[in-house]
Amino acid sequence: MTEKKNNIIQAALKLFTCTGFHACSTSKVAKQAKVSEGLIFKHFKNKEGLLQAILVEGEEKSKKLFYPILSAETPQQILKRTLELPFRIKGDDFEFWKLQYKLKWELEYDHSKKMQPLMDRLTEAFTALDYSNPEMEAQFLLYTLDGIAASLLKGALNNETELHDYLMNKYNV
Amino acid sequence: MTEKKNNIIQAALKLFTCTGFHACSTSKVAKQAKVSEGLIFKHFKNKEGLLQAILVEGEEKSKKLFYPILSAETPQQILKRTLELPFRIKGDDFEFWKLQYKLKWELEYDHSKKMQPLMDRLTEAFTALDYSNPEMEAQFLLYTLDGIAASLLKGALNNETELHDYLMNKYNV
DNA sequence: GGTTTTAAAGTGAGTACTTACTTACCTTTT
DNA sequence: AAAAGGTAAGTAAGTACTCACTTTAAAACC
Repeated sequence: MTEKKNNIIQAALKLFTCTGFHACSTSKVAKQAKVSEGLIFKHFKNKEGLLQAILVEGEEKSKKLFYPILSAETPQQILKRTLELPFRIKGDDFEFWKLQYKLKWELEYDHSKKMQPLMDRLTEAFTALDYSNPEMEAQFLLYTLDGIAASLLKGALNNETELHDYLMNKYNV
Repeated sequence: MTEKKNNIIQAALKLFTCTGFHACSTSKVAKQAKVSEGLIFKHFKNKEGLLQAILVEGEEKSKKLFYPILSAETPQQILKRTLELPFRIKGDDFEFWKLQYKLKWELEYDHSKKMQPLMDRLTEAFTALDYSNPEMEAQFLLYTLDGIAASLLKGALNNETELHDYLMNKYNV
């Protein structure tokens, strides 16, 4: 990975995130990255390829975020770490996850597959904790966290820690 | 409202919803509506104006959806009708609400103001029902419903009624 | 009631500009 | 010397929007 190639990815991540994929032209990405526009197409073939490169880079971030849950050893741990999920997004990752949510709507991306392992572990935890309907309980919690993450990424959440505490209290962890 | 003007609005609602605002050109809207492209600008001044016209038309749909909650007379009624919220979206309204969610991300629209009256009534209900933290409880529920609505509008929800029943059971209504 | 006036509805070809992408060419690294 | 990195100047198609013009239809006048 050359410096300029990386510049392109960072510039695109920033601009796609703040203006959207379709509303951001390759010429603007090139300008922001301080490279010639042609270089984008040399490295990524086309605009879609540039987006895919960003998404592939983000896979690691995805794994980094989910790993604590997938590797948890007790139901309490699974639950606790799941409740932390939206609040662990910060810094560089913030932009990436915001882009994910934008793409979900702009390009109708589906990441239910990505969430399935999480769903499974949560169901497992709720089963162990004797909840009467573990599957629904897991689905319900993931929707809630999705709503919270959406609000957080849009910058509309002003009581993060209070909400997190409330959640932990609600689920007794 | 002439027939052709209405055609434009309907075509734009459809196309903006399925392809997004920026990815859909005025020429495509004109073609879909079977009018000349110029007519769009005669009626709505510019593309943004056309979007606003759709949104203004949608205000009624917004009121129609929220009214049962705002006019509820008991805390149980408030709660019950709030839990119904995502499941009352259907038919023509479906497209409109999907557009709302798309715009929320594509153009960074904020509809927290629109939700405030709902938040207030929910808080009121949870207070009357002796929940220990009514404000947080209301915020929490709205995030959950937001997550559910998002999934529903993306067509990713395959157990609507089951989820609705589960919710009603959880909140004892 | 029929004729003229007026304003809105509607068209289609054009505008300047932007878009994603290509090509020919130069430079650096291996 | 070969391959990859990088650039500047293109290209054709598309973009939002305008302009000069015609059609429609209802109001205003005699």
